[in-house]
Amino acid sequence: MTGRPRSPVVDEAIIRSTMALAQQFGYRGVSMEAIAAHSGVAKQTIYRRYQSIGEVMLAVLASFAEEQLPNPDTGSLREDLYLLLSATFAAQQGISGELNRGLAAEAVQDEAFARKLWERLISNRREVVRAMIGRARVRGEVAHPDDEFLVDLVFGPMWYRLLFGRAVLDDKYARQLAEATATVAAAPA
Amino acid sequence: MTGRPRSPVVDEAIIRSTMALAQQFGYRGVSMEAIAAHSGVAKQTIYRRYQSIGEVMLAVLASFAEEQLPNPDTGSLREDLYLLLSATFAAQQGISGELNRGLAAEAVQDEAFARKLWERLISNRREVVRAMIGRARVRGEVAHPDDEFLVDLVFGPMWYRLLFGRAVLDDKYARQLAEATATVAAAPA
Amino acid sequence: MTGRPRSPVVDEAIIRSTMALAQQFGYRGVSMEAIAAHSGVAKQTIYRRYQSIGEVMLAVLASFAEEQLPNPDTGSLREDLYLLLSATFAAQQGISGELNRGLAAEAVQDEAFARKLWERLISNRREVVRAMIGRARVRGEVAHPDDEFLVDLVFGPMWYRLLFGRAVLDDKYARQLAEATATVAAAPA
Amino acid sequence: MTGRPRSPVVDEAIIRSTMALAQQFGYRGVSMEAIAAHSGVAKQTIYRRYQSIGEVMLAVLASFAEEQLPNPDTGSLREDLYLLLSATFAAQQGISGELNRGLAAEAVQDEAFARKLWERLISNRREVVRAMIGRARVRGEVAHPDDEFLVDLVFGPMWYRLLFGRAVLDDKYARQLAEATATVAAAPA
DNA sequence: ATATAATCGAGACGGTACGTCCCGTCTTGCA
DNA sequence: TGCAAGACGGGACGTACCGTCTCGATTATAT
Repeated sequence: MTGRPRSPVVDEAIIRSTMALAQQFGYRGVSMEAIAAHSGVAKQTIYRRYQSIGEVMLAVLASFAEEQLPNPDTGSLREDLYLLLSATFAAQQGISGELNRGLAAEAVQDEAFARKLWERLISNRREVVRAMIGRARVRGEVAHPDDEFLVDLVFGPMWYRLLFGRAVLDDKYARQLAEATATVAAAPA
Repeated sequence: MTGRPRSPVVDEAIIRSTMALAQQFGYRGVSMEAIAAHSGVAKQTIYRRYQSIGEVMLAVLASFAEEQLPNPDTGSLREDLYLLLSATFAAQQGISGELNRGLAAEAVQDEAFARKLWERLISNRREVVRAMIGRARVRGEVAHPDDEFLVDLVFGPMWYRLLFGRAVLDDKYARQLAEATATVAAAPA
Repeated sequence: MTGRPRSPVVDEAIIRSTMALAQQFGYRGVSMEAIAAHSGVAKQTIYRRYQSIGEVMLAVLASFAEEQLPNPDTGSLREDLYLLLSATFAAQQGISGELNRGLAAEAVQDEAFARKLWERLISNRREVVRAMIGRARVRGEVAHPDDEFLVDLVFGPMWYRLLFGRAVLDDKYARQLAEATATVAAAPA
Repeated sequence: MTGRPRSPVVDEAIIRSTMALAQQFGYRGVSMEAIAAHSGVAKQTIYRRYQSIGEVMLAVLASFAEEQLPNPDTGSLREDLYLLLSATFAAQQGISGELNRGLAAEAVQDEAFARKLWERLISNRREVVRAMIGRARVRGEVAHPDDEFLVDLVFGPMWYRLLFGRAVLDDKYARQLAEATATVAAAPA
């Protein structure tokens, strides 16, 4: 009834190869075929776990220490947001950024995958911000009634820049964005 | 050296077919092969005009009344932004939104195309907002020193939502965003 | 050393499923995978008994009443051959024919299997004819010196027709073939 | 309206590679994938001309000087048949035999292909024999009423032996078969 | 009764080939 | 030179079977 269990060795091989390929050849160089060839894992075996390269990349991102999202509580929304954004932006450098862009591409093409991405990655990040805002609201720092909107304000510009690869996600930008969001939060609707 | 001139009939056929395909099958159904088959135009002929499907989609968007971007000047930044965003969001419904998502996917995977997209579409939109802010600054409504950041604030959330197809781009959202941006603009750095 | 004995229930399940699949989907529908799925028997379990689908098909044919080969002795080679061929042809209708064609395909592609097929199926059939000829020779009906050749004459045309599915193997053909073989047998080299 | 014509260079490359592969690795070593890899021709390009490896092999056989079937007219059916069979058997040695076996395998699996094979290869060979018998009938050498049956008698044993790879197709066998067929032809039904 | 040992179902696994899709380039003949 | 038609090499897709493997659960005999 049980059958042979899936090998964790294989799991890891897939993840490692995907990372290596993304690093070497960028998101475009990551295909099922390439992962299979690079990892020595049969295509079928990959498809048994993931339905698309996007899902593989999700797994890769998830393997990054479970997204070591900081959740600072400094007593200031501005400061909390800055610390989160600063760390988040830093994580977007290198492969992680490459993978994030890949995920965006996948999401835009596939409704079902978009939902999965949202649930497994985006919503976690949003939850952290939502919590920050909640704490700030208790402290009386927040007058704006719509938390979801504020969260959009925090992450929207990041994806915008990630999308067009136009401008950097640096520390200064993190500070500006934290500042702006805190300002909007403080202002009454 | 001169030879036969390019047929405008062909130009139009390509645009029309691309629109039709995007509408029927989503932007995934838009491939060079599909456009050629649907329009009766030879692939070569399409390649003679455009380097990628992304460029075709750009052309289609451009053909929409030359991006009927409103550039209101109501004397209030909040109001100007609202009118612009409201119109922009409305335009994202239907094919136009589909095409925009296609462009995002293309850009995210192709640095060179991302630049092209920026120059031909994004920067125009940004210029409009920049002008609004400039006028508002003259009126004394703007204290924030960084125009580019403010523009990011205007468009970032839109692409964020477009990207994940999660939430709608409705009138309420336009108002919230205009409001928030005006608030940030008014606040000193 | 002894362990659990092989289950005859499983044996039968394999045979039944193979027959069912051959009947429904033709012999192309008979694969190890399909037999396993249809019968609920594990692939490994099938491989424990048979080395190839060909062998399974052989087993199925063997299970048909141990090849109810008639071995008539009417005192006339012509009549003996006719009765044998008539029965043999009749057996080629339905699944049995399908399986025979499958065996042919397998044999043609696999030297080793061809030998096995020969030993377990073909040589038996030939032996029967060889015996008929022997008896006829005693009676003085046979002048032709080469028994093997005569046997080829009996079975060659059958496989030829089976192979190309072109013409039927009916009673008239059995009579013609018996007649012809008897004639050749009677004639001196 | 015309499009680029199919390249005869490609045609030849496919044929040559198929022959080479059949020679080196036998019929089993001939796959679409292998032909494509060996010839440097894209799979799609092969599929554009042929629907299966079987059809490729038919083309290969056809390329062998259009089956240089001898059609001797010696004034004796026995002699005519012997000369034809002798040449035919000789042609079955080497690749040609390998390909013939491959064709048989394909035919047995695919009704449609079986018809194609019959029309393009088998029926030609039969026609030659039919003509011989016709001439012999005029000369009064033939009493047997069924030409088709006689033709089966000529080719059946050859395929039988080809099928099981059991016995050789040598000159002696050609003589025996010619002899036997002539005998049957001469005998009245 | 309790090892010992093979069987069995389930299903993972590396592999090979399948047939299809689209890419971007090319070669025709006609306009 | 433009253009429709369509061939071409290339690369990836997702699927089907192959034959082997590892599980846990049985089911016998041999202690």
